[in-house]
Amino acid sequence: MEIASKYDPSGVEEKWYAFWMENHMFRSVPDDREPYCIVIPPPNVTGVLHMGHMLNNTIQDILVRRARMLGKNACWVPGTDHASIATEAKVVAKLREQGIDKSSLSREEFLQYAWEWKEKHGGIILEQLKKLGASCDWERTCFTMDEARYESVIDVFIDLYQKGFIYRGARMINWDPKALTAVSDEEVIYKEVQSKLYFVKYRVEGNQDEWITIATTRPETILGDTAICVHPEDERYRHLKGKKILVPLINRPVPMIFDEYVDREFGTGALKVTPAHDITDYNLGLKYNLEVIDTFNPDGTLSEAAQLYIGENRFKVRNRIVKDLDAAGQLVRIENYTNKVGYSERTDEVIEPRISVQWFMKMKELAQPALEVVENDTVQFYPAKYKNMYRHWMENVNDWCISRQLLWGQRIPAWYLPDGRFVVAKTREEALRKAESLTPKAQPPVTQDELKQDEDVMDTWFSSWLWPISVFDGIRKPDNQDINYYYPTVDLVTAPEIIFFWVARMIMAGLLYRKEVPFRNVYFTGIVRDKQGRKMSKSLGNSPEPIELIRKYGADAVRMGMLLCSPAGNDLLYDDNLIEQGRNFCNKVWNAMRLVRGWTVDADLDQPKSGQVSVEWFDSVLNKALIDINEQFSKYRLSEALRDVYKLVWDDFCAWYLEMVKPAYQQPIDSKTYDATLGFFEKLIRLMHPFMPFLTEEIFHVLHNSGKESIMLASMPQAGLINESLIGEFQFVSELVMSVRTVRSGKNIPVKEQISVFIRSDKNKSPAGNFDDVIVKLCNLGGLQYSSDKPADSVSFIVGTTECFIPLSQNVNHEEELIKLQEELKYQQGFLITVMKKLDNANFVNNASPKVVDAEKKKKADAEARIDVLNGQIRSIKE
RNA sequence: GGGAGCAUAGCUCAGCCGGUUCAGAGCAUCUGCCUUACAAGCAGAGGGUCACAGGUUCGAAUCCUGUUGCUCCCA
Repeated sequence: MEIASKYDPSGVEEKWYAFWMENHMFRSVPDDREPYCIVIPPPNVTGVLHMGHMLNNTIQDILVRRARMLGKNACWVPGTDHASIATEAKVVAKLREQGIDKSSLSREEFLQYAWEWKEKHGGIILEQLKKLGASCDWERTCFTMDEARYESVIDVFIDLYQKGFIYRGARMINWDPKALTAVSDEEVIYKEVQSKLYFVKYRVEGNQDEWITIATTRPETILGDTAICVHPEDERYRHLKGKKILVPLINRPVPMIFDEYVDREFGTGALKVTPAHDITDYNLGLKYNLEVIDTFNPDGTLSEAAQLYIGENRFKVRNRIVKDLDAAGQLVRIENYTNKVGYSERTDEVIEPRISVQWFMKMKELAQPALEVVENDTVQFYPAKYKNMYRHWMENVNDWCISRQLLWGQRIPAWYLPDGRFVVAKTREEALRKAESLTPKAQPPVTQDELKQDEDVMDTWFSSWLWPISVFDGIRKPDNQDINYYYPTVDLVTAPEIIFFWVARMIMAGLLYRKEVPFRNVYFTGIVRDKQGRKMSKSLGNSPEPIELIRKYGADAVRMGMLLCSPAGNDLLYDDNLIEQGRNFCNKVWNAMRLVRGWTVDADLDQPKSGQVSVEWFDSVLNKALIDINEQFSKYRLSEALRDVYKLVWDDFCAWYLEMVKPAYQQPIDSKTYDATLGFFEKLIRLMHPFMPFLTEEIFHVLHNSGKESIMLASMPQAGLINESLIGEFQFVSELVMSVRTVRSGKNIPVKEQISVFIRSDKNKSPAGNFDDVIVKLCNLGGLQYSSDKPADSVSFIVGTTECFIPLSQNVNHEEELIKLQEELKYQQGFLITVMKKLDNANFVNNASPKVVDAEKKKKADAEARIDVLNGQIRSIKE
């Protein structure tokens, strides 16, 4: 049967994925093998597969497939997270399209819509991961809001509340006026923006002509000012001590306060203080017991407390108040100013600092042990540089705001009594019991119906931080078989962006609930960027559609392309070019298979010497590569491991080995060489399988003609003995072959035309006597001779320190040869001088290690030998 | 403002304890080839003061200090 000369992944990939699924080959259940487990960083139910997922999940699949082939019980647990803010926004938008207003729905009605939405869209990414070849145990698929995970989160909340880690408090929080919820510090993205610094003069009370000028970027908050602050040593304002200042437009008298916090150099050195709307102002307010006037509504419009512009958007008010201040003669000037403004990660709305009662989790106590396990490498980071970042965060950790003013998520299990007190309980019944046992007792006694559950839900990360435990139901059933077997998991593959959101907190949760870290190694992937280094994003439209790429090039090619240029932790600049390289490699392997499969075996044929030595040589090369590749994997240098595989397959196997053993056209091959070649091929595809699962499975079946077996359950080849001297000899051979090719190319001698090579040496002392037949074959020689003489009319070259000649039928250009030789001689002499400088230097000989000195001596000897040879050649030409 | 990291070929990077695996790889470029597995291929070639300035050393891309430029994290 004719096999196409171009590998076509379509069909192949679908076929084998279905095969793996039908035979439950991704399934893992506890047994007595060593477990190897990865939990997927749960993608968001609102998302579709993007390039970052492709990279991240390719890496996970490589690790999992390799572990499986190394005989471990490999389990990759898939799942999704509910992404409360993003999902709720999507659902609200969809309802709006249908003319339904969220506020017209009850909580239950809204949640029903949300679940419908999740059922319809929530599994998209997981389905797409199958196209990539992901070998997840799909029977274990979890969702952060399914029953087990939901209950785990509630249980943990109650437990941490009882242990005193969770508290309710009024604090300045980051308010997202679009999503109408608090967000954590980690969800605020600071962006540099061009804004304006407004200089506004405030009148000093009791004097029509005395003013103080402040500078602010947020004039719309002026109506909430409750003090003016200057530095206590600032001479300019010392006389204002004890005076009151009138807030413009509303003439509220506010005190002057003096605090070292103020930067005298900034603006006018006078700061307006708005405790309700700025975190540092809030702290000043606490310190000086200032009034707090919240002039904003939750949606970012001005509240009645502002007195003016009520109900108008904060940014519109900014423009209006500036005009009004100008009209009142109180706007001094406006300067351009660059500052950082916080935006909501989810909605991109400008965050409004706001005082609000929220649920918080104390972090200091949890951070300490979580830092320790990273410091002492119980958990290792790849690359290790992220340890610094982790330490810095852990040492300066703030309490975690865990409540969100949303409906989609785990509802906070706190119940309020009519008198304002609350209890934390799993059910209303339990809450009632707890309420009844409060002291002093509620008067009159509280009933179940009077208990009001907190309206808020928990931060999505409060689900995610339990993920490595909750996917095995280890919170609810801490002693179940799965959690005992799979936990701690081995590797985590994630983006450095969520090192605090997620990685740090998982470590905390693991130590808290399992007394054990959740994973041993964290592999941080880079960010996929476009060619110009820009982050890929929908708005820029610079991201290729992953599924389209897979359709066009094949999943194996995409996997290879993503990985090839992605050392751990380094960003990768995506270019179609990379995927093409992956595709070309697939094709190369495909064609190697076509070649080998096309051979006919003659069982009566003896193995030629060239075949025998080639097999021995490649066996050593392969074993050496296996060791190197293991080494790369052990350091999580997957990109380098793939590069080694690529080189081994393309250069050593295809370019050298196959050419060495390939029978002449339409000639049969001997069975020994053939069997060895098939054996190598099989080892190579096993080695490649984690990187390119589909192609290797296809070839595995072509080579075996077998039905039920799968390469993914085969074992990884193990390194055997290495014959270093053979590898050393081959070094000479390959250099010689390349030199001959260069001569052919330079002299325009066609490959088909046979030539002869003379090696100036005694046959017995040949640097690579075992390979004579190989040299003859690879160079298409009529003859290879060892001789102590130089043949007439020949070109010469040096391999190592050995002189070689090719006699030419055409006339040799002696001039040209001479120039070439003299240049080479000059170089060698120069080199010898640098070596001699070292060896003549007593300091060097005395101080450097003997190994280094010996190496220099060897260099000297080699250089001298080469110089001799060159001189000899030059002399013979001149004669 | 505080902290971390990076700077090596046109591009992306590798170069661990200072010494021929020391200036490397892949891609890109250029020149030949449709040679019977593969033009998604083969053979060959060019290309770098290792950011800058000092220092340590017999010896520095590698160690130290400073400068410049870029990136990331935190406030």
